[in-house]
Amino acid sequence: MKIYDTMQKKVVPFRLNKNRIVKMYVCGPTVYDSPHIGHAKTYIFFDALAKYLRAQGFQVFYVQNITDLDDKIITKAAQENLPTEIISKRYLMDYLKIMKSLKIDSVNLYVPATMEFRKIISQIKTLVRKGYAYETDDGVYFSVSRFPDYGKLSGQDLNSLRSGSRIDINENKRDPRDFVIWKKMKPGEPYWDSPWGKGRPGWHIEDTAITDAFLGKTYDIHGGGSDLIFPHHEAEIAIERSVSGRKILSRYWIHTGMLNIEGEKMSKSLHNYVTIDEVLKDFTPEDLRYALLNCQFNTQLSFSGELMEESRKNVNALSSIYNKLKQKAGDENMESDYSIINSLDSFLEYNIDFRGMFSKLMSYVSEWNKNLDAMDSREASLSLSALKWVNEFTGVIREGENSARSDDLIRLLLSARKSLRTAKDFSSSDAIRSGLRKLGVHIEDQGSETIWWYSDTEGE
RNA sequence: GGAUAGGUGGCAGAGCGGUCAUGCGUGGGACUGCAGAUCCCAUCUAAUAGGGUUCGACUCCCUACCUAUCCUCCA
Repeated sequence: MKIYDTMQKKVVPFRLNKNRIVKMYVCGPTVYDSPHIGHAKTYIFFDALAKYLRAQGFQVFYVQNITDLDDKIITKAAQENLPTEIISKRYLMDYLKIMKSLKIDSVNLYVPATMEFRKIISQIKTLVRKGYAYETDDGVYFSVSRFPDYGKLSGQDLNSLRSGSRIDINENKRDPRDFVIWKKMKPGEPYWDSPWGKGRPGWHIEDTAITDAFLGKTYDIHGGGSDLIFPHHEAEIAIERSVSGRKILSRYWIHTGMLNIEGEKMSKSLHNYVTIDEVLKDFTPEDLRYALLNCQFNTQLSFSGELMEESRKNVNALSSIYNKLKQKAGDENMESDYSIINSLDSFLEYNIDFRGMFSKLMSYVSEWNKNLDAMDSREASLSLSALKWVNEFTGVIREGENSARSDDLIRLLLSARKSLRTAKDFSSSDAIRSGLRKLGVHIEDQGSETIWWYSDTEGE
């Protein structure tokens, strides 16, 4: 497998240790507001990546942080006149609920930054002791000049950063490039006690404390949106390598391209965002997963209504053939068709190209539709195995299965409907169809057979 | 100004130095009680501009122009 590594700025072979354990870390959200579909793009990709690696036989330990103390949370809390913990807890619950609704369930551990508070303090202490950080009137700063590799990940030149006029002039900093790792409390702000008085940690050191605690001083994959490359990931490298004394923090740096809308990055500050909840009112999680995976992960993707409509069609086509094949396969023992799976996998082997894989998959779907009538149960089962393989990590197929009891009820209704259709009582049979559709059950007549699946959204 | 990606048919978006991407859209047909889905045919004779290399370039090289992201909190 090969993958684009931001540090080396090219597609490189993905090599891992012999025991096939992958330690993976992805920067999670700051919990001060509901996530939008730009966030979804990143988290769905890493969900699919973790599941794909697991399907390939790797043991993936996937950790994500939650930034639950931060200026934005403080601002929000002040606006609502509530304690910061109430705000962060509310949006943490919101975030977890939404992740679940998007079928993102590959993360082994979500770690709120406040949980690793002791580690944060001990890291700052170490940095100060080793001379990498210094205390001022308003906080503790990391001294960038002490870390020559600063700028390597983002391709920034240290000197051009120094003269950068866009960096805030802060009298307390010895060097404008230095970044804060401990902020001393201002009146009215939440605080923790520390050797440097009351205050709170800076953003960058929250992550290094968590990775150090759960993944060690060197791990395999560090991921996040491309907007985190500078300064966040750059700062993480500077902090952790200064603490550990090692040459490498993460073996691979994987960054997802931004989601654009009308030619610009979707973001809170530009007020051009669409929340995940809003999209899920009109589309299924599968539709959104397909839409956001159907691109090169490290390039930008434009969001639009057409994109969602196109995805819905493709998800429908996949779900339709999936359920048709399933019906045809019956109880046939599942063997895997490796010729198909390998041809699909070849797209993932080179830079996890889900889009390329989908385009190949759609060609197979067309083939299967053509040959469906002539297929026997074994052939159907083989084709089905490829779809199951894809769905294992992409999660883009709507399956016609839920609890056994409701499945049985639906089958009962469909057999009644079949009798009505045979008797040409179409008004009654159509009433059953539209009634089921309102309950989120999609049905299609295939000659004398009827296939069905749960569509999640209510019928129009 | 610097860094990183790009500029392909109505849209999204691949690969490849000379042969169908794929999907959506559009037009027509088949099938169907109707929906839906599916299949067939067609549509689009695509490549930011200007040079160069070549028997031949969308694909390689150079130049110009343009777009987005980052250089400030941000997935």
